[in-house]
Amino acid sequence: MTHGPDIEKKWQKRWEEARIFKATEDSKKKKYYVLEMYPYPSGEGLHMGHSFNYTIGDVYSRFKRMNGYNVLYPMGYDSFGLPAENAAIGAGVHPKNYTEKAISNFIMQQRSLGLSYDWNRTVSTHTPEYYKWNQYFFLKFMERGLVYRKVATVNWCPKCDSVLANEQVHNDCCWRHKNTEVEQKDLEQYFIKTTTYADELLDLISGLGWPERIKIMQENWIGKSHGVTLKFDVVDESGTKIDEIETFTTRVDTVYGITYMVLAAEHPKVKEYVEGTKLEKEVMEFVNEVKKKSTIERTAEGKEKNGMFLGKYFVNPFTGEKCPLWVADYALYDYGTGAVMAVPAHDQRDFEFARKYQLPMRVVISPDFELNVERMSRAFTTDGVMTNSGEFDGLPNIDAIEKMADTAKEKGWGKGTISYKLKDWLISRQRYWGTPIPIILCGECGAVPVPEGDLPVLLPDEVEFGKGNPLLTNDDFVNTTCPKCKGGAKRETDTMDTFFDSSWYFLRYCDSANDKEPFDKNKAGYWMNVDQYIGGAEHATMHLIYARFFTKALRDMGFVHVDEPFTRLFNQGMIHGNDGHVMSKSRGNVINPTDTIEKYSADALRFFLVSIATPNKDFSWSDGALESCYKFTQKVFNGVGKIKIGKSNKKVESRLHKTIKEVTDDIENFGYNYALIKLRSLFNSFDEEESRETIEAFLKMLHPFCPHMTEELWEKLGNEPFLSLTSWPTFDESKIDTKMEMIEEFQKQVKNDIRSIIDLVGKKPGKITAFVSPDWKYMVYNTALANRESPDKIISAVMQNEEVRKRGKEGAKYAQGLAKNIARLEPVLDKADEQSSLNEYVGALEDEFGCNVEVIEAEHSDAYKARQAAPGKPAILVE
RNA sequence: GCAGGGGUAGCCAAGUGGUCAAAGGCGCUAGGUUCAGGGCCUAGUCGAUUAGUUCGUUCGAGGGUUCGACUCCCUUCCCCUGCACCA
Repeated sequence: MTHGPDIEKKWQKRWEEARIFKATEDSKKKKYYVLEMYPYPSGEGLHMGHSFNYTIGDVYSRFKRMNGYNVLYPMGYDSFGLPAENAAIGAGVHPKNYTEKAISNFIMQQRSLGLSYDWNRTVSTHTPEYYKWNQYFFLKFMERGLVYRKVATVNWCPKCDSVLANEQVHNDCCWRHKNTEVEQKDLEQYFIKTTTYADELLDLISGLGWPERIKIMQENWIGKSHGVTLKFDVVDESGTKIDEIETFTTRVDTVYGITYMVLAAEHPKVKEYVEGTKLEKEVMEFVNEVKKKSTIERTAEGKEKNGMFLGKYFVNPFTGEKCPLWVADYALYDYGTGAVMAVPAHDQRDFEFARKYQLPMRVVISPDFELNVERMSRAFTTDGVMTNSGEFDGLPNIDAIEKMADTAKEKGWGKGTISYKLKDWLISRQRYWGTPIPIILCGECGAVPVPEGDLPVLLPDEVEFGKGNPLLTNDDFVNTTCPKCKGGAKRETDTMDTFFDSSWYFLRYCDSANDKEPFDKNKAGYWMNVDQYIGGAEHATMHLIYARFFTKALRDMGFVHVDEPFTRLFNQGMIHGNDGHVMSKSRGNVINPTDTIEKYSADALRFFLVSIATPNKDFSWSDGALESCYKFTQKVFNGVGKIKIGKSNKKVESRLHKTIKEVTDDIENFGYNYALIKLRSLFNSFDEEESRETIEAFLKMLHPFCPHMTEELWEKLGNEPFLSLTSWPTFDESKIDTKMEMIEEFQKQVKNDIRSIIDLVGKKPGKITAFVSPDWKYMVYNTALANRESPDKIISAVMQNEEVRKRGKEGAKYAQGLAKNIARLEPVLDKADEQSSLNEYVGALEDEFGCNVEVIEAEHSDAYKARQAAPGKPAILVE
C-alpha cells in the first residue's frame, strides 16, 4: 500500500467538512496567531517558495494547536496589482477574471498541500468588501492630517499615454515600446505621512523578535541622522544680501572647509536665482536635463557629477567668506534641505565635483601626516585634528562637532536637526487594478473627500485597456458631482499602491466578514498581535515598515491597542534549483509543487522541504533527497500497521521520551530538520512489538509534518478522528534512561569491534571471547575523569591506590595514556553494568556471528589478550 | 562603496571553545536478502597503519589568543542578499 494524493484528498475533505480548523474567539483559551505573508495570486500558480513558506507555517500552527493554543491561521490574497493589468493588455483578459481564476487555482493548490487554514476568514483585496476599508482608512488618515497632496514625478510613456511603474522601465525606455524613451512627468499625487512615526518606528525595532538582519535593514531604511541645519545669507556679485538658504549637515566640524554650495535641480530657489539673468536659459536647460533622467540613472553611485554656477553667492557665517552657489545633479532634493554645503577636502562627492569644475579646496581636518591640497587623490573623510578653523584649531574633530553646533546655535546661525532617509509614502498609482482613491476633484472646492457613507467607490468593470489610464475611459465613473457644492466634478482616477492593502490585512483576518466596520475592536483585541509572522526577506523594508506604520496610526485612532503588528518574524530561506541557482522561471530550473504532490504526496513534499536544512537557510532542490523523504514516509505508512500492539521495551520507551523532549524544543525553535532526523531515528528503532502509547506519540510528533498519512494511520489504529485535534505528547523525564542508552551504545560498539576484527582476520570465527576490564582500571579511569581539569595530577592521584601501585609500570602506563587523551574521555558504565549488558547480549552476538561467545573477567584469565581490556572497551579474542 | 549573511568531507547540509574525523540525507563500496532489474536490511566511506589500535592531515587562505578552535580575534580571497551619490 502506498500513501498518496488519494488518501490526502480524503483527509482534506474530512477536515473541511468537520470544520476543525475554524478559529473562534475564546477568552478562556490562550490564543496564538500564526501568519504567512499572503501571496499575490499570479496566473503562474503556486511556486515552490510558496509551498515552503506555507509548510513552515502549517507545521507551526498544527504544533501550537496540539499544544492547547487557540490558533488563528488564516490565508488571503493580495489580488490587486500590475500583473493582472498587464494580462489585460497582453492577453485581453479582464483583470478581474484573471485574478479570480488565479485565486481559485491558488486555493486548490494550497488545499492539496494540506494546510490547516481557517478558510472562513479568507480575504481578497480586490473585492469591494475589502477595499472599501482601504478607502475608509484613507479618509481617516486624511482627518488626522496624515495624507497630503503634492506634485511628484512619475515615469511616463508617451506611446502608452500612461504612467509606468519602475519595473516597466527598461534602459530608460518603455517595456512595451522599446524605442520610446520614458519621460518624467509631474503629477499631483497623494502621500501618507509615514515620517510622523519615524522615531517610533525606529525605537521599537529593538524590542522585536525579528531576525537581526531585518532589523538592521529597517534601521538603515529609516536612516536617522543627527546634524545641524545652518542658515546662510545669499548675496549677489556685489555682496548685497538677497536671500537666505538652509543646508543640513552631519559634519559641522568641516564648515571652515566650505568652498561652494550645491542645490538640487528640483530646488525652487534655482529657478528664482537665475530668473532674468543671462544664465537662465543654460541653467534651466541643465535642470530639465537632470529631471528627465530616471532616478536610477541619477542616483547610481560612481556616476560623473554635473553642475552649473548660478551666478549667486553665499556667506559662510563662521568665516565671513563669500562662496559660489551651484546647482548639481548629485544633490538630492528630498533629503535634508535639498542644499549641500560642499567641503571638497573632506567629502568624496564634493571632492570629485570640485576637481571637475576646478573649485577650490581647503583642508580643515588634519590626519597625523601632511595633507597637500594639490596632491590629494581623494577626500580625507576620517577623523583627525581641526586646522584652519579659527578658534577650534587643535581640537579633535569629534569634539569639535558638538562645540561648533553650540556656537552655531548661540549665534543664531543654525540649529540641531534630525534627518531621516525614510520618506513619506507616495501611494498614488496611475493604474486601473487597485483601490480607487476616494477623492472628488472639484473646480470650485479642490480635492474633496468622498463622504464616508458613499463608500465604497467601486472600481468599474467597463473600461478600455491599452489607452492610457483605463479609468479615464469610463465616463460614468469619472463624472460626478462635488459633495460640497453639488456642482459638476471629476473623480480621482489614481488608485492606491497595493502595499496599502497589505498594511492591515492581518487585522481584517480577525473579523473578515464584518460589513459595518473594518474589524471588530474586541476581536482584533483578542487576536492581535500576530505572534508569529513567516515570510521571505524581500519584504524587509517596504511591507514591514508600512504595516508597522499602519498599526501605530490605527492605534492612535483607537482601532487597535497594540504598538506593533508582528511580535516574531521568521524568514525562510530561498530555494535553489538543481543547478544551484535560485529557482526561477527565467533560469528554467523550476519544480512545480503540484506536480511533486501528484507524483509523490504532499506529506513527502512537506517532509522534504523542511528536513533538508534549517528552514531559515537557503537550500538546493535535490531529487535524491526528495526521494529519500518519500521512501521514509512510505516506510512509516506501511510499517506502523505491521507493528504488533503490546508493550514497548524500556529502551524504546527511553528513546521515545527523549525524542518527545527534544522534538518539542526543536519545533518550537523552527529546527524542523533536527526534529525530523530524530523522528526518523526513533521510528527506525522500533521493534516488532510496541505499545500503543509509543506508536501514537510518534504519529503525533510526525503529524505537523505529514498530516494526512498520520491521520490515516491514526484511524487505522482504531482511533476516532481527528489526530489533528489531539494533544501533543508529553515526556516523562524519569523514563529517559541515559544508562540504558549507554548500554545500547556500548553493545553496538562491541559488535562493531568484533566485526572489524573478523574482517581484519578474514576467516570465519570459531569462538569469540570478551574480557571485561579488571577493577583497578575502572578506578584509574574514574580518577582520571574526576581530574579532567588538571591532567598533570592524574598520575599522582592514581598512584595513591595500592591496587594500582601493585601493578607497577602497567598501572602508571595506563594512567599516562588516559591523561594524554583526557579531552576525549567520556563517562563509562561501571563494571557490573558492563558485564551484565555483555552477558545479556551474548545471544544476539552468537546469532550474528554464528559461533560461541563467552564473557570472562580479565582478572580470571591468563590470556595475553585479556590485558588489553579497558573500561568501556572489553578485550576481544577471536579464534 | 556601505550593511548583512556565507565558504565544512564526492554532493546537499548540521555543528559556535573540549564529548568532532565532524549529525542527517544523497552518492559510492561491501555483505545479506527465495531481491529480478534505480526494493529492503546491515556495515563502511580523509590518509596511513593495525586483530578492534594508533598516528597524521582536515572544516576558503594566512596569522593570533588558548592547555585546547570548525567554533574567539586580526588580515586576506571568493560567493550571495539588501541599500545604492542621504550631505
